[in-house]
Amino acid sequence: MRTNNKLNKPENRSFIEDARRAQIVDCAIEVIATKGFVNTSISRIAEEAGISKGVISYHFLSKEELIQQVVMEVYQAGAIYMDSHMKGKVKAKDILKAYIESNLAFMGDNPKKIIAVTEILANARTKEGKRLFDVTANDQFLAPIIQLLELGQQDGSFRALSTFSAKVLATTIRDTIDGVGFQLALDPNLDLESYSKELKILFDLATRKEEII
Amino acid sequence: MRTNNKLNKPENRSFIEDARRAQIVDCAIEVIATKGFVNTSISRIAEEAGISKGVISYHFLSKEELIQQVVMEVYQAGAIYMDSHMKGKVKAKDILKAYIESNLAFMGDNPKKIIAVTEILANARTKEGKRLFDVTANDQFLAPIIQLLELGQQDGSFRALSTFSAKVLATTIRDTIDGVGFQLALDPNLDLESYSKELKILFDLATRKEEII
Amino acid sequence: MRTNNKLNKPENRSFIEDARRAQIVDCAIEVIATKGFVNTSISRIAEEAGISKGVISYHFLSKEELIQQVVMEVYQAGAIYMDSHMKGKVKAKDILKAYIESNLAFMGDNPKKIIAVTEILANARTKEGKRLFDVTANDQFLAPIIQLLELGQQDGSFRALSTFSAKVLATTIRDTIDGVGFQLALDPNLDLESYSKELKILFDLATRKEEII
Amino acid sequence: MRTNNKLNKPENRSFIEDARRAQIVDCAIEVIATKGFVNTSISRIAEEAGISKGVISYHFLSKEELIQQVVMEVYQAGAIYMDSHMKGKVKAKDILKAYIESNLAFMGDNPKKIIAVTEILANARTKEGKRLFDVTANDQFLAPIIQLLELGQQDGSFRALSTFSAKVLATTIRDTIDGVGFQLALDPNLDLESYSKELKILFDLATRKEEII
DNA sequence: CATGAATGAGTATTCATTCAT
DNA sequence: CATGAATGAATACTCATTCAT
Repeated sequence: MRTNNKLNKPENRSFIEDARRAQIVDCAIEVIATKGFVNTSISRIAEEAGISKGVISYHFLSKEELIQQVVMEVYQAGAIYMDSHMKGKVKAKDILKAYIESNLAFMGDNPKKIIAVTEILANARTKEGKRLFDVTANDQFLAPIIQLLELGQQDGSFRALSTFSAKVLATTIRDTIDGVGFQLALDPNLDLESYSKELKILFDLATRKEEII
Repeated sequence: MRTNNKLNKPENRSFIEDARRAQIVDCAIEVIATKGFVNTSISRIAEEAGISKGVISYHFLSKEELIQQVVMEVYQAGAIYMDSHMKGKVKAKDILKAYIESNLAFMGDNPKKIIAVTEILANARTKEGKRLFDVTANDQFLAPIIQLLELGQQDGSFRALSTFSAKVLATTIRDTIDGVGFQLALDPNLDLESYSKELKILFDLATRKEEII
Repeated sequence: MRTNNKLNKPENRSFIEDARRAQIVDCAIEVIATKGFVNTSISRIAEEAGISKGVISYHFLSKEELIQQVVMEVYQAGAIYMDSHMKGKVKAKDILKAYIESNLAFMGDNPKKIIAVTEILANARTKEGKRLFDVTANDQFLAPIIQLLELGQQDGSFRALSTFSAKVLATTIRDTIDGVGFQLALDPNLDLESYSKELKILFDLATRKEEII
Repeated sequence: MRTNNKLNKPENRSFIEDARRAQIVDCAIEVIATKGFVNTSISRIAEEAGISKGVISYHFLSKEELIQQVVMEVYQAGAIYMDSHMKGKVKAKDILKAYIESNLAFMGDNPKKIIAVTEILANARTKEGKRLFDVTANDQFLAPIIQLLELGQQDGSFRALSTFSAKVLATTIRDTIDGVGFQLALDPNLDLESYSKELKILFDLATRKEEII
């Protein structure tokens, strides 16, 4: 059963419904990555998918829900990818390297997803002007890095860091990686592998113990 | 004096014309910073300025030109501010610190300008989807930092860096600072002074000579 | 059994078919009474009924037919109710009182039905703008009252009335009662009993013989 | 000056603005009266006026504001017309006759206005289902009639009435007149003059003193 | 110089209906 | 019988731009 006011919950979705939603999300990513968030309309996404606008309204409550779905799917995919690469590492130093490496690798494998999400984060707002996604302020993304920095101080991998310094460093790590995302948006041929190597060195230096002087 | 379909070149602008353009640019900054680029329309800017929409169309060839003007003015103001702070420094280490320090200080003094430009860079596109501003890829912003890193290698302030590493490091420095801009957009009460201090330490470590090991 | 593009005639409807139609009509009444005719869509009715939109299209030729069914069912129910109250009365004066009394009593017992029909009569139109129901002009509703007024003149209950006057008076009686329906739509707690008493007095006065002067 | 968020207040409207608003209101009345409220869209009104849809959005904040304007203008015109006819009458009996007479005369002179407002009152709702206009419950329209009934009891024109009875009678008078509006909507050739005569007799009887028995 | 007025293409969303399964 | 899926037209509203005055 489907009405205009209620969409099925994920667990109740039919196979066809799942497939359509996935298709629409994919097309949304394509359009956003290619034309930019500002130029992305329901009708352009429908055009890309070769379906009528109504289909999108039928499967998603609103444009906002579709956009949120895009972000969620990309984040989930990224998290799964990165987790599988960090799993098994024990020392904070190694985990940090795996974190940077796998994040950039995921970017290299899914450039359009990255570009689309970058566009959305930067642009999506309510009509009143409030941001739809507050990633930077969102501890959800900073917390694991901060934990990692704490672990490194315990296991002797990293230099001592005040709580504030740790937060700044964590933020810097995320901003730097997100910055690569922006660059990727501008230059799809970006040499991500070399970037990966350089960033690992950079943050290795930035976390080294003081006594190394 | 005005010809049809054409705006006067900067050198031919009357005093009134200049004043109006400045007023409109200021109001555009206010609206973009407050409501976001996506929610900024000519009419909202006109409302903010207390003038009719026609005035804006009269003084600017298009919305695009107005947006470009906003970015240019903020960049110029920032450059002047930062130059005045870096002037007199000799050693690369000190210049880098002044660079970071003055950039964040400018952000603290002009949060709305920063937020507006951040919004524009992230969002502004032509109708075909091409970005209006390619800042990251734009060597204009990276070049001075790269030069600084070269100077540091010559004057013995910094560790040795390959050309590529220097570019990555320069990019990281810019991305990190730009990231602070994003955070500022999300949290206007951001403690920029502490951020300034932390970033100076961070990039001091990241540029230190290897023999420090 | 169903042929394409055609619904079974009433006499050929299966038990299930009848039950479904009744359920849908009831839900339509609920939605129209609650949200107003303008806000009533097939999908909202389906939602109320807990069924899919398709079911409604399956059981009713069109939205129009469903709406007509709602009106018919309420009218029939009202007529049965009123007839049972007027039965046995002999004098026109008493029948008129029973008419007014039972009509308002039916309203009090079935407020949602009354509100729904009121909404429909006021709103329902074809796409070309033609009214679906022409109640006021419809002699079907005026005829029995006019007959009653004639009876009253014969049995000496009522004052003499020209044909035209009788029609106006009949119309006034109906409009007044329908007006109560409107008020009921606006205030569900309307004191219908008192209204009933007042209206009986009012039309008693309005029908009294001239010699009363 | 005009922006999207703000319309000029009545006192600041230019001549052209006033003319356009009047034209649009007239066309709205025409369309609503002809096609029904349900079938009245901004685009149909624009079509009727021979202008683009944008013009309507430019001159009215929303469809709702336009609709309210229609109601207000018709009410004002009606009130002015009726007041001029009741002015000079002293006895309640005469005022009541003038009230009924002038109201129906106004209807006869402005059938489309009456039909349009009737349509609007019956149909206009918010998206949540709340009525935009609550005329019946609105004492604004009942109060003058109730005052008139009080005056009649004082000056000896009318029979004694309890407060409640007076309200019911006032409501009946309004509903009956509004009912004529409905009939007019259904039959534009309605003999309003005869109706006027009949209603005056009817409510004369309904207000006569009891001792007349 | 500045404005009010108008345009027309564009936006997201709603809806009655159709139809294969 | 019933459903989920899809359609395409319609809805109100927004916007950058143009232009006569």
